[in-house]
Amino acid sequence: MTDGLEKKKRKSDRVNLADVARAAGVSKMTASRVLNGTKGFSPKTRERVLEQVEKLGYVQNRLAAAFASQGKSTFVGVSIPDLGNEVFTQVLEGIERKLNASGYQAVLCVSQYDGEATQEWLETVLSWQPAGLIVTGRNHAPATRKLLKSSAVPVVEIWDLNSSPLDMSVGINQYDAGYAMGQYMVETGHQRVGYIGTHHDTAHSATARFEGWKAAIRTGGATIVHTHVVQDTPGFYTGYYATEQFLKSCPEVDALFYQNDNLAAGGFMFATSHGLDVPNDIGIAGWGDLPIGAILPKRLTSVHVPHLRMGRVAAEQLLMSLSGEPSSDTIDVGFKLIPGHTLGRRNDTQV
Amino acid sequence: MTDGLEKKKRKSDRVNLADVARAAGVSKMTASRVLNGTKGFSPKTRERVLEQVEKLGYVQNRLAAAFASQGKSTFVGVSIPDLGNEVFTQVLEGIERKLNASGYQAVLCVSQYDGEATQEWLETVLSWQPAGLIVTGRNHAPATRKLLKSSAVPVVEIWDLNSSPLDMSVGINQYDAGYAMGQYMVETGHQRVGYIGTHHDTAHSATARFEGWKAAIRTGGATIVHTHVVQDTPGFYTGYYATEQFLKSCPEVDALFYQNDNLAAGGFMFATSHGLDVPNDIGIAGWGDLPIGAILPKRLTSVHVPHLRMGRVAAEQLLMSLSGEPSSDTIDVGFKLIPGHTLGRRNDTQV
DNA sequence: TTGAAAGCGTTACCAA
DNA sequence: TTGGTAACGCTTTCAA
Repeated sequence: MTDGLEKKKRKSDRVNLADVARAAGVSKMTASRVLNGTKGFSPKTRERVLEQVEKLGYVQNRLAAAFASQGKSTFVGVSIPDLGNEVFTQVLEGIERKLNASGYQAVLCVSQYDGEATQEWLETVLSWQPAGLIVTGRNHAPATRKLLKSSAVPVVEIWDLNSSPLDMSVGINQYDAGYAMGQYMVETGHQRVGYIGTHHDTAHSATARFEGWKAAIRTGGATIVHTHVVQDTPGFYTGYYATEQFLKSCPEVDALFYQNDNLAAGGFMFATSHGLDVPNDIGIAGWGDLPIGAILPKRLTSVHVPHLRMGRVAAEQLLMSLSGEPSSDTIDVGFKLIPGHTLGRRNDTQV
Repeated sequence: MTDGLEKKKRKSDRVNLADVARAAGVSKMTASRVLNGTKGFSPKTRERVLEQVEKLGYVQNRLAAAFASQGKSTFVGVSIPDLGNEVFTQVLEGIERKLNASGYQAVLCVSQYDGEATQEWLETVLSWQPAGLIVTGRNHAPATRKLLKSSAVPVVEIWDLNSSPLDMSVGINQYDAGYAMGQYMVETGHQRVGYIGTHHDTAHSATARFEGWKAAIRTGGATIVHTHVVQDTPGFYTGYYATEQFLKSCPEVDALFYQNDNLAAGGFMFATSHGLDVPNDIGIAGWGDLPIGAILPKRLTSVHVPHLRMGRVAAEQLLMSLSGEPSSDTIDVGFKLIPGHTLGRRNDTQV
């Protein structure tokens, strides 16, 4: 019984597999099999090994285990743009729940829309041999795209559905969803509409949605009187003051479409606190069906996007891919227009 | 030049250090030194190596590196209770920014207040040799406490300041903060006050705050007419319907203290949409100085807690501890009462 | 400044 | 059902 079990001076004084094996009078391999539940040991052997594990307080070194088995870690890199934006925290929650329930851990990157920071994070995470990656958006910097493509791990792109994804894509068709809202605004008789969003929005993930909306407005024969994009976070107060600015320069607008419900709520509060009636004086439409919509005096017109589900499905697809099950390239989780009461039917067309 | 660089069939087809070294015509060690910035190579050598790294698209296997050097990973386990609660996402954002900027990565656990799930996550994360841990709260399950104590890595407990922390603690004195709000409610003449929160609240991290508030109310001679704790998330609509329920059973209440601003905003919207004047008919006080406070018709009475800063400081303390710098055991990031306009001064005491 | 050899703790592989 | 041996990709160590 050599097996390299002879006692040597070790640098680490942590109990290792060899210690356990020696104490149990078996080889390292046998001990390893017992610990991993792999077949190939007698009940008596098993008992002896486990006894020593308990006695010596052995804890597996997964760094070594993963390394030896050419394996991956149980880490999944998850990149989202912003934690201050409810839609992304909802997606993240969906992802995290599923991963944790399956023994995987989310390694977070909050990109703040900074491509360079994302790239750095990605390089580091990849160097730790993650089990997979979930990234927000489909527009990656060239270097990032290259890295994602050449990585040997499954990658799920979320948010805007990518019909030809790097690997897998889970999301909704943002263009169609934007189009649906644009169409609804035209159908309800609005002629002079406007858009309020933040710079992150138009520059990134919501571009397609915005384009879809514009196309619908144009097709419907209405006019986009102004597009107001501010350099700020897409939160309540931003919607408040952006609406003030918008109405100052374009008081003729009859309906506003906001990047999300929180901005829209800010707009709603500005309008009502300044003597405007919603929707008779001005229509307001949001996006995302966020919690705030439930407590406004009138149900907010919006588009429901199943963010939590999007995250969960993304994680599920990743896990399926890891376990070798066939997984779809793209999954559309769908959206649903919520008519609400902040975008009234107008018959008073501009004669 | 053997150095084990002879081409062999490898299981993995990933480019490794030996490939780079061979291509650059140097030994693995020289390549390793260049990549790690360790002294001991000529500029020319450095250039040749880096050229090949670029050309071959080499990505270091840090699993192997950490393993070989008996080292730790760059992962920091971060545990928070809930992503649907803005206060925690703000803290998380502070943590994440600081960690990422310093080359560390946050490994997320959203505990949902589930001690068992947290324990499992902790065991897994620890087996991956993390650089450190940041956990929310100071009340841990016995097994968790034991694991945290026996782990060889630095641990920061955040949220409620722990005067005798496991290792380090960053937060505010929740009792004092709750007391301050209670005192303010009494000072402004309220006599029949109530509390609205969620079960997570009173059972966990906010217990001390709640206790402090109660003590101040009692000391001030006012009456707590009712404490309404619902089984729901601390969001807008929860505040809305919980207020409805509260007022139905206790219409005599003259001021309500909510677990957070989002609940308070829901309460505000319920009250105003049902003919009540805030603060003359009923006073409303929230917690956290959350974004919603900025767009309500009246500035919400609240307590500002520097959540983002709390997260940043927690990460900073951890990093300092890692680099061997002396770091404080406990850091109080402080709070500030925001008087606002939803809790008016009352002189109409109950005759 | 450079390189060869010896591990690090575990699992894969094959032989008994 | 077992065990020995050879990796895994890197760093440490020591020699040149």
